[in-house]
Amino acid sequence: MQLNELSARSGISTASIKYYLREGLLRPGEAVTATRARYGEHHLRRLELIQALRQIVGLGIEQIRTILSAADGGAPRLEVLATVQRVVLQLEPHGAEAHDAKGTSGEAPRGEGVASARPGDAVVRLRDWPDEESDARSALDAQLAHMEALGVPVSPEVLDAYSAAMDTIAGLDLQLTAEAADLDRAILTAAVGMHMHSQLLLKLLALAQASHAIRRFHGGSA
Amino acid sequence: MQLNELSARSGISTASIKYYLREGLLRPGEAVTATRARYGEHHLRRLELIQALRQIVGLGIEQIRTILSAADGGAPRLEVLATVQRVVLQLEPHGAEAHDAKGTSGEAPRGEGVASARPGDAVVRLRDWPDEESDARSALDAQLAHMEALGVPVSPEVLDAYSAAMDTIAGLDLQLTAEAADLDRAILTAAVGMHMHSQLLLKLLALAQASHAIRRFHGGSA
DNA sequence: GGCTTTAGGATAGGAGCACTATCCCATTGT
DNA sequence: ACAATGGGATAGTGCTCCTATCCTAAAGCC
Repeated sequence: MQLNELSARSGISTASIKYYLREGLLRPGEAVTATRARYGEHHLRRLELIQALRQIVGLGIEQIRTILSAADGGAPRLEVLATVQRVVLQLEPHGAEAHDAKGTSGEAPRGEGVASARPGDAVVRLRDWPDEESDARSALDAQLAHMEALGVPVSPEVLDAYSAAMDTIAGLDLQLTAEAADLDRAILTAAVGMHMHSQLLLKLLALAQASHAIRRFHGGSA
Repeated sequence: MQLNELSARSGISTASIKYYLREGLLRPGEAVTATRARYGEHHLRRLELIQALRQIVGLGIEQIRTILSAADGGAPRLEVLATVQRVVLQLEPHGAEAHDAKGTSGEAPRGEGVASARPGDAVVRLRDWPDEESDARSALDAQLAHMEALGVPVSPEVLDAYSAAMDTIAGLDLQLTAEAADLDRAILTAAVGMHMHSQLLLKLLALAQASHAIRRFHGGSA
């Protein structure tokens, strides 16, 4: 199919498709002649992926490009998925953290490269997760420290419950992404899945809060 | 203190403060004379709240206004916190959902106002939460249906684990927000807490996924 | 062979958002 | 009295994600 049809089938204007092309999110079609290019099903899937990443997960073009470059660069599946993690967790190396605000207090009670007494240690041991350094690991430590600093501490029990749930889900996710027919679909599953789970949590939290409030003041507002 | 000092102490430019004033996020100072107004500590706290809502939670001005109007409108604390929930969950009545994308399949296997067999029923019963209609409740049902439709289903066990954790946290939150000295701080705790928990989950999920991947392929990339 | 259609590159325009900068004037304090 | 200041009004900026217009050259079609 060519540009026009791709646009019609995807529901995305040719202008936007050209834009994605320019931005390197979508690979150029196979140039049949100098003025005609042919696109395939994978272009369609790619567009769906871009759309989902933008609209559902809320990523920016730059971030999407980071993921898709890895995917198109021939990186192994696991590495691409690691990139997805990094982006969704907003800890892209070159992106850096921009929002430090005025914090609440100093930095945090953890040293620099201190290997002992990291906030996440307990979970890792409890779940018997490999205790090796990773982006996710340091992100976890940072998050726990951050929450501590903001006055929203996390109890070991809660951390336990969270991590148990995550352990289960991670297994399923691995299976889902392994089953995914192509890399694009694996990315979609991974990114959308992560986002959806955190949204789900938010909704459950809200419901739990409402329930507690009702119980405590029985009859209050939702 | 007056504008200048408020700006200096909060680290926010007078221009921005004037902007917030105009947008109705910050209440006008007490007009000492026709050209001089006095601001108090609560203005400072309000600015911190606005800042946190913008930078940490990522809300827009409009959304912040929704919350703060409720707070300034003299609504009872619980109602204001319910508003916070609504906004953070992105289910502001008038905001509506804008992203339906092209979905994945039809709509969802749930009827319209069907009172039976809602996806969230199991959790509610399990946790013994009051089974009354609420924004959070319908948000949960919608989220579960949405995830189902997107091919990211949630198993009962996972839902169980999540809800158990949320039940615990909600209790703590209620306590924290009840303890909060003023409404602004309660809002901050509530909004930041919700956000932080969902971020924490994301990080734990990432770590769990990485761990599973490592275990399965032992020695792969993070 | 000529004429309309089309791809795709270049470039500019536009909408939304969160500010930011400028202007202005009345008051204020010295 | 006169420079300084607060605060209202208004316009502009920077960023992002598109969208619209123009253009050229090749293609297809008769």
